[in-house]
Amino acid sequence: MELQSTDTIGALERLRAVKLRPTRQRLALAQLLFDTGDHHVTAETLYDQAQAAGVRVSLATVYNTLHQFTAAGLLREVVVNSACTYFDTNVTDHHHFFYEDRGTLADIDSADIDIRGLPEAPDGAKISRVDVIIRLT
Amino acid sequence: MELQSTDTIGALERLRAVKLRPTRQRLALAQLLFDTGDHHVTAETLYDQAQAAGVRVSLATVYNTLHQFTAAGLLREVVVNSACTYFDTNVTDHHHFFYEDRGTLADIDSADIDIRGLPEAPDGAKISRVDVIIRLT
DNA sequence: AATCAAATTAAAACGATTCTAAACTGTTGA
DNA sequence: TCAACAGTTTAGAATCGTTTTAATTTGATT
Repeated sequence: MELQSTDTIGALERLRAVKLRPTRQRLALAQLLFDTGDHHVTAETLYDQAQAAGVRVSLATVYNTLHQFTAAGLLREVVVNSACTYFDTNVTDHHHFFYEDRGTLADIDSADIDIRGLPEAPDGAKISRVDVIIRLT
Repeated sequence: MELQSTDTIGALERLRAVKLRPTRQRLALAQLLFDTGDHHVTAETLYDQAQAAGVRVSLATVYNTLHQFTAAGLLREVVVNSACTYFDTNVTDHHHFFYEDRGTLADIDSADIDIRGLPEAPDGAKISRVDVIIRLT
């Protein structure tokens, strides 16, 4: 058994764990993000979900919260086009399909892609992440 | 010997080959892009290079031209962040290092990365491209 | 309950990019 | 050669996702 599982902790515990004050807005957004299985959102889609769920929150707060959650390691940013920023509730090591026409993402487990002969980071640089994006049409 | 090598053709021939009218602006931008070895530009950096070279061209035309060249297969778009769009004069199959702090790119030859077990495209989808981005800090 | 830092917000600002519509320029055919 | 026209360029306005501002509200602490 692990010391602590993150699978079942609620929004409140999650916010406490990363030392973010559990405000009404953060709690509601955390529930929308983490109580529904892994998925991908943009600021706009999460804002719309919140509206639909009757949560009173501004778009600015959605942006703030997404960035705070990302900085805290609860979310991961996925860059697939310059039109908008995607956030992924799956923060494990994995890759992505990107459906270019629909603008949606699907996860690819890291174990399902075998990358060999990854070049060394040049000079003093350090690899912060390897992103594989398979673009689909 | 090949029927036609693209290594040494000039800007004029290049534009003719893709049926773009060889205007003063397109010729100048094509020279800046293709007469200097493979490299990466943004609309802003190319515009600045043009200014520095004494070429009179507007930023709007730089944007138009970059997109026309991309549609014609002379350039390839590289998505690494949402801040701005990069264009690559190397249109062969390859991948990228991205120096996050400097905002610069470096090519990685396709042969230098060995990807195995690439997942099939789901349902009716078709893979249009596989992008590997190694982020460096 | 009073206090105060932290959080939220509407609205303005921002920056990259795209659009508009007027002026200009290659190309074509007489 | 040059008139004519479609294609191109351009300044400036518009757009859109995102960030900032500054005032208000809220959560935690006493």
